[in-house]
Amino acid sequence: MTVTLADVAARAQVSPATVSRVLNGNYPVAASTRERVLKAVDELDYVLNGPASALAAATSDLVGILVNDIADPFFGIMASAIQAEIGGPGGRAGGERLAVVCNTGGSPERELTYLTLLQRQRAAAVVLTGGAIENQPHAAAVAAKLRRLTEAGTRVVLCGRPPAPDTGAVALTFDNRGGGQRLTEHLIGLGHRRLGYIAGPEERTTTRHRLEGHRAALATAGIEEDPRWTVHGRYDRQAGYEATLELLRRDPSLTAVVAANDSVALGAAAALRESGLRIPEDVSVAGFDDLPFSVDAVPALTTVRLPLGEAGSRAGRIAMGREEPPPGGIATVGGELMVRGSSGVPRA
Amino acid sequence: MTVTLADVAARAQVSPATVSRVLNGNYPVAASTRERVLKAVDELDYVLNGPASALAAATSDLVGILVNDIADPFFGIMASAIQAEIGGPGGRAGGERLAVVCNTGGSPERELTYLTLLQRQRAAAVVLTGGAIENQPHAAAVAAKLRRLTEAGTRVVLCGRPPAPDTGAVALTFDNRGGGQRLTEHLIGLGHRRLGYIAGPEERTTTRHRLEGHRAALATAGIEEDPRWTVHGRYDRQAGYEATLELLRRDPSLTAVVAANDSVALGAAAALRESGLRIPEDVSVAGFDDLPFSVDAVPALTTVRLPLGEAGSRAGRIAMGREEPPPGGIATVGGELMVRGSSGVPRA
DNA sequence: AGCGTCGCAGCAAGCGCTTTCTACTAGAGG
DNA sequence: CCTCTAGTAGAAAGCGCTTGCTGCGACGCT
Repeated sequence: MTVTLADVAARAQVSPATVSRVLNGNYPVAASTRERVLKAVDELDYVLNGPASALAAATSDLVGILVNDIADPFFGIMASAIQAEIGGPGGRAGGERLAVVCNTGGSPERELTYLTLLQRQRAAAVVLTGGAIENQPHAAAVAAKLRRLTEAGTRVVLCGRPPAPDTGAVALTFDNRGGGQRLTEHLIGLGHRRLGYIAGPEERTTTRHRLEGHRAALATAGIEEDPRWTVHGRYDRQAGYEATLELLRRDPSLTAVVAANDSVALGAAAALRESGLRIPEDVSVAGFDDLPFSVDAVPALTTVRLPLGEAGSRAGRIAMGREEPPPGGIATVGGELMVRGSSGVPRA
Repeated sequence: MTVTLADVAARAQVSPATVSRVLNGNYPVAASTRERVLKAVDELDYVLNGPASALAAATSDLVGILVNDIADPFFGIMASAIQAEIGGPGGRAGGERLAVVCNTGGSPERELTYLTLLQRQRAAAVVLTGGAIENQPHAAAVAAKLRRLTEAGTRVVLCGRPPAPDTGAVALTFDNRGGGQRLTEHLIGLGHRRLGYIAGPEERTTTRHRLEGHRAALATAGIEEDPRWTVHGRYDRQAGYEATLELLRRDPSLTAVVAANDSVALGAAAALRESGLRIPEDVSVAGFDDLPFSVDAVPALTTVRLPLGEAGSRAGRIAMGREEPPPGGIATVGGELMVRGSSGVPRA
């Protein structure tokens, strides 16, 4: 039915071993023989059986990329950069690897299951992107899995995620805390004293770190935070919209709203606008990440730019063993404050 | 070194065959035996060897999703919906499939290579999203690949892509032509007579169909199109920005700019704004797709909503064999005109 | 009591490929 | 002229799993 190596061998009048060697190109084969084999491959439309070769060679060319939400450009941009480095097709010649992105949807179980699936496929490398979940049993389970993976020779890289000690995983962590702090400092510098904060889901490290940065800035400035000023929600536009209405209800005197990320900020801006408030004259708005659309918001969004693409590329290279991991296996990637039109001096 | 089925069998005092059957659950095994096996699996931390079982069973649980640009929410939303249906982990119980998304970056070669890679992995199904490339040799090569895949039992679904006749692939096609036509009809209805059009890359079917719809509307209204009114570019914000400046240079009297998609429209809006033109008082702007951020543009974007999520879900179900393919293997999915603030009556 | 059945477990034959080891052919060197 | 050594090709042993078929008690039926 399907064409196998043996068929090609028969047609080229060589042994299966030789065909395999021509295809893998890691053993000397006379040029004339090679030609003959390649011709047969072509004529028969032969396609290597992946599982079979993975089994025999005890390695596979799969590289997994885990993302929390594939519909969110934050992850899309990183995944794109990672994949570009992995090669996949189109990367550098030779080792054609199948870079696949797996969407966990933010669910701990799916994250774990995907890791098992990748382990099952004997993936060559795995890159986990985005914040981790701070749930003790789950975190431990993930750590155990990662350890098992690295022990089995799978390279594991965390991109934009906190380090996982003793797992052998390399971490490229975003400085969410520092970025959050600088952002709020900027707002405080403009004169704001009553700042609402729309945080992400409680259990994510990203949420916590950004919020900690925000609070550190408040503390440094001697501003006492009102618990009513913080609302948690998902990392999307809708959540930002609702949270902002809630903040306004709780304290209409707020002069600034800091959002967990740009999508949330967009929702916040919409809510403010509909409430008849001008940005930034009445209320300043700030986001985080600096996604491509943020500069197109009106007014353009003040935010913290995270080098998503660069971090992804680096993570990809490390996963492929083409770049040395940072010393200690941990590197922190900083964010850059982007001051734009959505933040201004508060009304007197 | 690594734990194998045989190790588990030894520990559970049964034959490897029995372990396999417990794990696959498709053959009667006495409850007590099953328990014993499961216990052994757990104690040894056994993980099935994917390649080996794929080889032996001659099937795999991989499902490939091809996208043009993973960083673009247009594809992210579809991929997310598809993946949710595929199951992957977290889907309905049972057949845990590894849904993987492959980013072609719009490159024909990568598209082909990914298809080969998936073929090599003996993927259970493949879903191709987004417009196809209208390049004769390439299109033929893709068609041949698809035919080969369907013949090998891989289910192939095209989502938001034109049908591929005689390949056995099921197609869920977006009505780009009709949507484009209704959109332009709307603008003409408002009184516009000089409309700029920012098209996508020339060689994509999506580009051509949307443009055809636009032209059909013009023709119906008896408006003769000026060749200067059309500019081609990529499907991103930057392209929209640049194309708009070019359009303005060519004909400053345009009263509307129709963009190939929402991202392009955002760039267009930015360019208009920077050129001192008000939207929609001076120039109306329209997009296509209705991505989540479009409603947050200021003014909100008039566009054509494509049911990305619904189409993706359906494609996913068909790929999994959980829904009947449409009669003839072809279905057209319509778009809905969303009239919002960015389009208005032209200045007198 | 004898026989057909049924339920469950094991045997063993691969699945299609990689890779070690062996074999052979030429030149090169002595 | 013979031995050595490159350089190439082949034979064959698996890689770890699935599955058709066989085997064997236990049960129910006549």
